[in-house]
Amino acid sequence: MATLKAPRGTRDLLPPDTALWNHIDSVARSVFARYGFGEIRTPIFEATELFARGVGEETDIVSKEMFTWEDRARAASEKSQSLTLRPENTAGVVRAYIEHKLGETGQLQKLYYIGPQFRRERPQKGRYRQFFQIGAEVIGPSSSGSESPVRDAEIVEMLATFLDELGVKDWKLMINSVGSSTDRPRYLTALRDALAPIKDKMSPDNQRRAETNPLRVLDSKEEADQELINGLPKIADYLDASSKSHFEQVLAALDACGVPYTVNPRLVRGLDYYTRTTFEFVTETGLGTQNALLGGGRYDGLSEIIGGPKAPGIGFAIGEDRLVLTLQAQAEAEAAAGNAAPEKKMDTYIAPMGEGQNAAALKLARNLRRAGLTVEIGDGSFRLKKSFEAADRVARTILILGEDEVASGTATVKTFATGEQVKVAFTELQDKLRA
RNA sequence: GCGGCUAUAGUUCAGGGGUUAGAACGCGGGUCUGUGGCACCCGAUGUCGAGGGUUCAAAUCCCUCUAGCCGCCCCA
Repeated sequence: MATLKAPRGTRDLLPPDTALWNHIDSVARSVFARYGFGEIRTPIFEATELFARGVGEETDIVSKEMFTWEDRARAASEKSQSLTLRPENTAGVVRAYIEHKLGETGQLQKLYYIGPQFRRERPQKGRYRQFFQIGAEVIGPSSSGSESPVRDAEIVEMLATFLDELGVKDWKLMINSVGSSTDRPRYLTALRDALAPIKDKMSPDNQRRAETNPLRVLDSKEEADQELINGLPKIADYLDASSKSHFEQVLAALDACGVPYTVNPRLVRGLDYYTRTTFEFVTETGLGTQNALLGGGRYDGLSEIIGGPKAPGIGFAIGEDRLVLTLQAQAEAEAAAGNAAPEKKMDTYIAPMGEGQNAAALKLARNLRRAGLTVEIGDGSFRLKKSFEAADRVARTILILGEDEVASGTATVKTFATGEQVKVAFTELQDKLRA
């Protein structure tokens, strides 16, 4: 029988990699808390309809990438229901916002989430069928200030701080405004009109896009079409006064904070719900073509689309898998340059000399561990040479525990880096071993 | 979903129809009975991704499948 493997596009995360994941999570929680965000946990599956309406029936995500199944009725009185593994988390958060009437509090809601998302795509580096997103949403009634350009700038500035605290070195921020729900249709009409006479001169891909999703022509990488694309109408020229002023205020706030950005008039996003401010942080390190580390934007009409009250909002989703790849690639580059980060080792490794010392060793380990030290423990059957080798791999020091030591209540402690070896009373061990 | 490349030891990889499949690192043991890192010696690595076919003979050639990677599509 063939051995069982993790399904296509999924993977196991193992130590030591999981330490990096945990670090990213904890930096995110720490940064987000300082900006007043609280954690929300929504279900991993939702009614299919939520994504069809929220994300958009015509998007690739909904039309061909969802894991959907029919949950059968259990009784004649019950209906079966179409359920879907969440392909993103914003729709779920907005659904929860509506369901729990968070808008009735009148308060601005600042919510973040960390968790797996699912899309049935062809796997590639930085693209998995189960992938992890760290995201946040700011949402509330207009009276709570949810539409203010300050919110947009705050979110973007928070992301810059997050990436800086994590140590991501070469991120670039791309930002654009895709206009309000009234600007966008006007622009789309103009874009279609402009494409109609020239699209035959474009690549087959772009001819198809011109028909199905004209916005996507804008971020085409097709070299030969660039000149034609540059001549197309710009969304910026179709923003109404309020959208234009909103965007200008966002940029002014970023300028004031010193957050560097590039206005990219061709930045469009694939989810239908985005309005006005959209942004993307990209990096060249560690990612192939999937160079977007995170993306986000404003979604002023989403709540109403899925049956809720008016609740403008803005949010983002970080591709945690991609962040991990980027940080690992950065660490590798550092190591290659001779700047390897020092290994984090445990405080000590207890080497019992002879099986008679095993119980005493475990008792000593218990006390030290309860005092907050990181302690590994060997086995009395090991030869001392083996204990040293095992200890040197995982710990800064080795603590030798033989009959003499147990009898006298002292341990022999050797520090690998210096070669220093001393006898230490059990009672003084925790001070001696603390890094 | 489309096109291409790849799959051999724990890891990184070499090999290329012919007896028993290799290297390095790592791992176990020894030189060395309570003092490691270095050195030397010995040892085990394995359904050669899975299944089928061609052949006297397949890890090697062919087909199918599975998975990964690259590009496209799309996105985080």
